Amino acid sequence: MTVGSYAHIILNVFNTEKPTAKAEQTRATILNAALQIFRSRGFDAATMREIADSAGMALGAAYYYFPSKEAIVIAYYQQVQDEHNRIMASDPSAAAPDFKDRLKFALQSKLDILQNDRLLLGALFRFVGEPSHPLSVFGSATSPIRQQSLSTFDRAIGDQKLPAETRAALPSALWALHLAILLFFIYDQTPNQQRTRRLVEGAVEIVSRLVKLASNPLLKPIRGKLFSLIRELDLLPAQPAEGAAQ
Amino acid sequence: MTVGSYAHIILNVFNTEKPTAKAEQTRATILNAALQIFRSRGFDAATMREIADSAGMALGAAYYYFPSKEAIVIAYYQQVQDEHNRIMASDPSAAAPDFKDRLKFALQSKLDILQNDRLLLGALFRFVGEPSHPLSVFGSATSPIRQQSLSTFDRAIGDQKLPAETRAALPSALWALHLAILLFFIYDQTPNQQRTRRLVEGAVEIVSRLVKLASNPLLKPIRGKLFSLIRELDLLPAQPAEGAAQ
DNA sequence: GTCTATACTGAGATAGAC
DNA sequence: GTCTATCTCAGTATAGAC
Repeated sequence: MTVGSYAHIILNVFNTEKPTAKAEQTRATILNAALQIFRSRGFDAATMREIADSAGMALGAAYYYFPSKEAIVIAYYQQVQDEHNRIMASDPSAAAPDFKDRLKFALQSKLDILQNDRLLLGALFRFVGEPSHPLSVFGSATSPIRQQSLSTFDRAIGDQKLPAETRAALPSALWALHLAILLFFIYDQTPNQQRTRRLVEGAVEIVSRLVKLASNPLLKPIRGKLFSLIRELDLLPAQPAEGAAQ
Repeated sequence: MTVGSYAHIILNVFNTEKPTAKAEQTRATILNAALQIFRSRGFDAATMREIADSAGMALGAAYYYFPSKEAIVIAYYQQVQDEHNRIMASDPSAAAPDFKDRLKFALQSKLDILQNDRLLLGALFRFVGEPSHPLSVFGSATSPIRQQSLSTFDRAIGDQKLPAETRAALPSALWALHLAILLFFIYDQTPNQQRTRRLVEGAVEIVSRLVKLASNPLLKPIRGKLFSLIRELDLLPAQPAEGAAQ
């Protein structure tokens, strides 16, 4: 794909026409066929021709619904995020008084969903270094998924008593943390990715302790500096950022 | 490129034959021709044929020296790292008593080098989600550059008085921080990337304060947890990790 | 070991007919 | 919405010159 050829992707993404039921069905067929091939032979080895064949249609049809192979992975990740929202909505630990438990559940359940699709996740990061690409994790096409994820973390924090500034900054910070954990997850070769599971335990512990320390006077100078930094990064909801620094 | 076809890249990377002067020259010619095209029309729009043409040789010659277009960017980044090492070796602030100043200089000088090639950096992150790809920032082919960068940060820390554990963990932590800053840099649209410059100021301030607080008893429980986490991540030099979690 | 010349394959993506 | 035909380009292959 050449630079500057993103117009069709953007058009597709912002196309707000209500799709027909049949179109939805076709789209789902292609997505499912693609996932089956991705899972059996990996993302790179899968070709759009195979995917179209396996879905019982011509190559052009596949491209009518998905502007690129990576776009299929984004659609998959949207499903994952929907699933995560469903799980979090019925979270048995949601009633748990401890923020730590809720955060741990949020992170672990996300890993559970992705456990068998770690290799697919790699494609998600393919455009992370390209600000103008819609499919960047910070890009326009992934914005709805990002927002969904942010509010999921926001709900996990709940009405935990926190200084207002900390409370405001936390969802974005947790979203960034969760991205880093996903990257680690991809690289984790230990059986069942136990190391990533331990990473989650440790990270949750540290986050929870840091948050509790947040109001300690000793940390006041650092806290002030940190929040002015976070404000600078545009990570606060007040100014929703499209990219990390757009 | 299909999965599992990395053998030639690995062979190329680990080829320790001393190249002739002529070969070095040819390699440099191709690299320079490529950089000129990358800079004028961007990475994606550049084709290997153009690069070879512009370097005044056949396509095969370009592929003889660089297994892929991305490999050329890695070679460029190796140059950048060499340049950074040179600058750091003659760092006027090296004699500065304050670790904070040395760290700031290290980060700002890296940005200076890359100031006009931000878009090129995107290609560096293209394989970040693919553990088995040699050209991943955590991959085998980029390992020498990683090591160079680590020791550059190590020297910037110098003989700053620090708890042994903190001292051991710091270079890797700074390397990770510097990667994050580069990513932010790529997305930064402010004039002269002023926002990234401020980010560096803020980050250096926080790192320096945290490091000073490291021995404070209040933070003892967090510190212990943090270091066991870092050990878990294999980020300590004792067990040099190829990937983030290999 | 360093390169030229040329042909070929595979696959992502597009155009335009229907 | 869907299909067929086509384009482009990364990458490979091969044979040979020096």
